[in-house]
Amino acid sequence: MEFTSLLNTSLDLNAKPLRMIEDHPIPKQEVGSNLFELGRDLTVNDERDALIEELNRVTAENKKLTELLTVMCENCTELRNQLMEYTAKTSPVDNNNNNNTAASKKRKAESSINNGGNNNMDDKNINTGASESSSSDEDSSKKRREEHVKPKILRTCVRTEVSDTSLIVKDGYQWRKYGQKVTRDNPSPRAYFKCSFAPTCPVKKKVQRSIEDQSIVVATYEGEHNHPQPSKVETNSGSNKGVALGTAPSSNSSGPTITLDLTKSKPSHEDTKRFGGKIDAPELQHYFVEQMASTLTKDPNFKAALAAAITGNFLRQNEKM
DNA sequence: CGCCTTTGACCAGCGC
DNA sequence: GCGCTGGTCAAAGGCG
Repeated sequence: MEFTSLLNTSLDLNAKPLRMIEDHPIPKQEVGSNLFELGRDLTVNDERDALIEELNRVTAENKKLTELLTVMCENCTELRNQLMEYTAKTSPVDNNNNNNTAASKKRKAESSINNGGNNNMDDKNINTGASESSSSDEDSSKKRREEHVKPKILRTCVRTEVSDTSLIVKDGYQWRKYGQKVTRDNPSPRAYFKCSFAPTCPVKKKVQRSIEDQSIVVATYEGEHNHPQPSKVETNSGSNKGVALGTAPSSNSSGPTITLDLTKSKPSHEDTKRFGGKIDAPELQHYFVEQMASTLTKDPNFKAALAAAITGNFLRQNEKM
């Protein structure tokens, strides 16, 4: 995990201003001006005191920020563990559902995905399952085989600029676009991607703008990568101006459709349901705090912005002096 | 030259 | 059987 480097980044924030002080202890104009020497001793002392005071203040601030980041990292780790536990728990349930709906067709699965990842088993699915169980052995065994290799599905939401039509979601993996379609329920085209890092990698990705909010791109991952992530910390660059707020599919992803919509700050209905429908539930609030912490600690832009803000503060303070 | 994107064609599932 | 729809294929062209 990259948290150590993350912490190092923030811990170094004081180094630059200190070096600046060492490198330029006295402004150039003051050198060689004997007239100011006497009076300057006082001002230099004042400046030094002020600088020391400021340094102490900023050091304390930096310490606070470091502590905050440490807490965020811990929360991130905890969230990951919880996600792994959750997926591990739900995997057998999913398998049962797959058995029950062994005959559920491709299209059905897709429709359930489009319904926000609800795993509700409606009567229709049950009925089709029953009818298909009476089909020929060859067909049923074939379908059972297909169900066994049924890819695991993970949905993520990414906020991008509306003007950005690239539909590219940088998640650290390499993708090859193999198709694009305009679907009936959404005027925005849906792009189809395959993982191109490993030829045998079965993972596919569908990317489409949300019909409700054009600034949100929904990426649906199917399957598991059979190779390590080529670039763990890949920043959003080039044509992609979006900030990946969701989670990329990891090799640990498993179970039913998991939707992590981090583009919103308020809990969704689905999320509140997960915690017994109580929006005030401490578990739910803890869950969202962890999600936000995870998002921030994972976002290199956040780190850069934090460093820039603190550095900028130092520079402003120096200019005043 | 190899990789990628684009895009029209094709295939399969599903409803009527 | 037919039409609609989503998913995939593959040829063509662009780009580094």
